[in-house]
Amino acid sequence: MQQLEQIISSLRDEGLRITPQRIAIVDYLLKTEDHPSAELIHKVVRKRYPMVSLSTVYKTLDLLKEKKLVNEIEVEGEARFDAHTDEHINLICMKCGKIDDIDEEYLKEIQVKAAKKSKYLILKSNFELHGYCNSCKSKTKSI
Amino acid sequence: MQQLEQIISSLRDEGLRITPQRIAIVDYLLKTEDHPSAELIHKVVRKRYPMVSLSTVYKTLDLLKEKKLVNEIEVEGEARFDAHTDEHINLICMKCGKIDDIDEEYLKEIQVKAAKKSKYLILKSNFELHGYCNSCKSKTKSI
DNA sequence: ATATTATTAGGAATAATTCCTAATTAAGTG
DNA sequence: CACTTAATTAGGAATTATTCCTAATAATAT
Repeated sequence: MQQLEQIISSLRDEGLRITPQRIAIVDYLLKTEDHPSAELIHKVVRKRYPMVSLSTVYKTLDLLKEKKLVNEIEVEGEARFDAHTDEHINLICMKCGKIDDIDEEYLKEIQVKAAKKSKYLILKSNFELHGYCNSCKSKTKSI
Repeated sequence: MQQLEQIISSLRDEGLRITPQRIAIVDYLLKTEDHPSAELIHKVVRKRYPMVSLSTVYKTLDLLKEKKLVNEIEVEGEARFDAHTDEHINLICMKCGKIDDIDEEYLKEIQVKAAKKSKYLILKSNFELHGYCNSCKSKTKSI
């Protein structure tokens, strides 16, 4: 897990400017367990910095993705973001839309094996399992 | 790998109508190694059935997804489709956009383990590795 | 303090997908 | 085979997440 200060100084080291908008976005992503959409990030960040625009949120997310400081997955035509960037499994609830992370050490090995076999140069991985979370699953049963 | 006849009769058994549009779309998906987008499917199918509309392609794909006869993955804001529906890894080239499949037997085990740990009911999985394919990789090097 | 230049706000433009409806047609029935 | 009816389709309009554009703003170096 990254710290806000680390990320900020790594951005500064690359000659990028540290703006309140960027700080607020990174701060929120580090603190939340959610995998928020751009719009949700915008809504949340706006509470403290009302002038932040949605286009700035998108631009900042692009920047953070490029620097590998956040991870993006697409769920039902919408991008969802996460500061948890090491290999893991994303569990996606098809009912309530929540996303949980699970670590699985064998993923790295699978990736290396697939890279060798396919001769691809792998730059990013994304392991998704879609279904119903524990709470939505039981709600269904009781109907 | 499914056969066209199997799929058609399974659709018919559910009371669905067998139309030339549906046959053409399923037939193409079964024959191709590509992971075509809806638009590409439309273009290809149109050559033989010029009257097929894009909205019918989308509707048919929805139907086939629901019946678990095709798999969908989203790449750069665009859905890509594949008749290869058992667990596998999708290798996605970030340069040319091609997608290769690789089998990996341990995926099933990982999925079961994650389901147990998370208490999710898993309905669908999607394992993606993004990077450069062998050919795009070497092109980059030579620049 | 000032100059420079990256960044931002805000809205317009884009593009994949979904939605809508009248026309068509697959398939069951006598 | 002709007829019925309800599913399916074509075509285009509507939707929506994201990208693009540009003048205004503000972070940073000097």
